[in-house]
Amino acid sequence: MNKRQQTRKDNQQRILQAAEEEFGLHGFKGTTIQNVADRAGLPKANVVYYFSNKVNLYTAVLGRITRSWNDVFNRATAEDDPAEVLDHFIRAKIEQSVLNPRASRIFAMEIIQGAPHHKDYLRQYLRNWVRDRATVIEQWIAEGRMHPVDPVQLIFMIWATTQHYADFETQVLTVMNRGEYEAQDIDHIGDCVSTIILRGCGLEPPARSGQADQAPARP
Amino acid sequence: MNKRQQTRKDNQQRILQAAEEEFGLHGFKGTTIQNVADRAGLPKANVVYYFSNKVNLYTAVLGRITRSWNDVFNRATAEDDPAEVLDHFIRAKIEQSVLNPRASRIFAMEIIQGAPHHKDYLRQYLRNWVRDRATVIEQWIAEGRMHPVDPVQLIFMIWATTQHYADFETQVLTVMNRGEYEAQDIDHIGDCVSTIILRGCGLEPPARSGQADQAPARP
DNA sequence: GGCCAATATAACCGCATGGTCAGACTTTGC
DNA sequence: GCAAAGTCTGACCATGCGGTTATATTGGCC
Repeated sequence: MNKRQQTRKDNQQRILQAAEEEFGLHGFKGTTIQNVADRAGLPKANVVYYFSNKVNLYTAVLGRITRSWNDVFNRATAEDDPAEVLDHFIRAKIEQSVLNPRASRIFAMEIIQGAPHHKDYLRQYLRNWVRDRATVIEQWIAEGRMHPVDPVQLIFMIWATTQHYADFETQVLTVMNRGEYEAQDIDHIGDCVSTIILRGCGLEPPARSGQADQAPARP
Repeated sequence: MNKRQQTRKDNQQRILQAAEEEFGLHGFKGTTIQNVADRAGLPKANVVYYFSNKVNLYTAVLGRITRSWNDVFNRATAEDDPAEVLDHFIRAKIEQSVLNPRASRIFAMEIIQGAPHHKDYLRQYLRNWVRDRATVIEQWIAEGRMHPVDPVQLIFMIWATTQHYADFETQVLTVMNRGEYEAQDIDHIGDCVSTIILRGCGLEPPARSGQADQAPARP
């Protein structure tokens, strides 16, 4: 590869990374190009050189985030076992939330504000994604493999509960009087959420190594 | 009452109302004192006269919001029926979310940012509230009236799912291809969420007038 | 009525911000 | 080697912001 193309790619990547951190920390309005530039170790004008303006940089960050989501549930078909699929989906999303809450928070702030820069994603991509996934769930229900529930609300519920641990991290940790999440938390939270939702859908939670229905994780 | 005291109270109230709307629309950083003043129909300097500065105004709004929350679950004791209590709590929160999403959104943005202006509320009030409510749930479990679940995570789950309809209103409506919530949505969503969570806790949902397990609300 | 405190508001200030620009420097293709 | 294209950056600008101040107006109270 060209040296030009190389540094171009490198710098853009560094800027995007820095921007994601800043936007995640301070939101769109609260983030300044200068902050991003400082974090990326570049002069401000250079950031503008690559991304023209703030909105453009922001939408680039937003796009990078949403492009890599919901993968887990994507491959599931009506032939798969609903309990397995949902359990796996829930746990994957919780792991994402705990390990990289920043991405979830940026997205959350965008939606709370009314998705001023990302409406197309909702209208075009996400709506169809939900409908598509809903048909799979409907098939499971039609075959009597799970209780009848509104599939769309079920998806909302899974999103809400799992992303809560990222978006409301401060509240969760403060209420639990913890400094930060630990590895075991991923399992414990996954157990709790998965158990309730699956049971709520009339599904038996798949067998797991440790059982953790009741005990809250206390280090 | 004094005419002075009266106008004072009136103006403060008008400013708070306007501020809540602006903060709900644009967040803390995105809201300007000028916007608030315009919406309240007062000159900017007058807003500053009453609230000294922007942070002060913001925390006043925040305080007004949180002070009026979680009432429903407050009065429940271990003697009550868990299914009734949880069902009622879930439905009340969903109704709040649908009817006044703004308050929820302001609070959500504050927490997502790490609660920079409202940490005390989390540490002092909310943590104890959760612990207190958790003991009630634990008693229900000890008496075998519901499945063993981590009470704290259950509370998080109820918060997350119910507030989702306020905070992510845009996403929910867009995915469902609706313009705005309608009265019947409150019931339908309430049915779905309550059913799954209660069943997930091993509880039988209390009898309701209409049954709406499956059918998605389509106008 | 007359004095004082409370209320109201226009004009102003300093500062940070998004974005521009001219020009220096570097790489590429020939 | 050299010109063209691409990259980099300090200096600059206009704007909008939070907050102050000086001054005018109003209402309470004797």
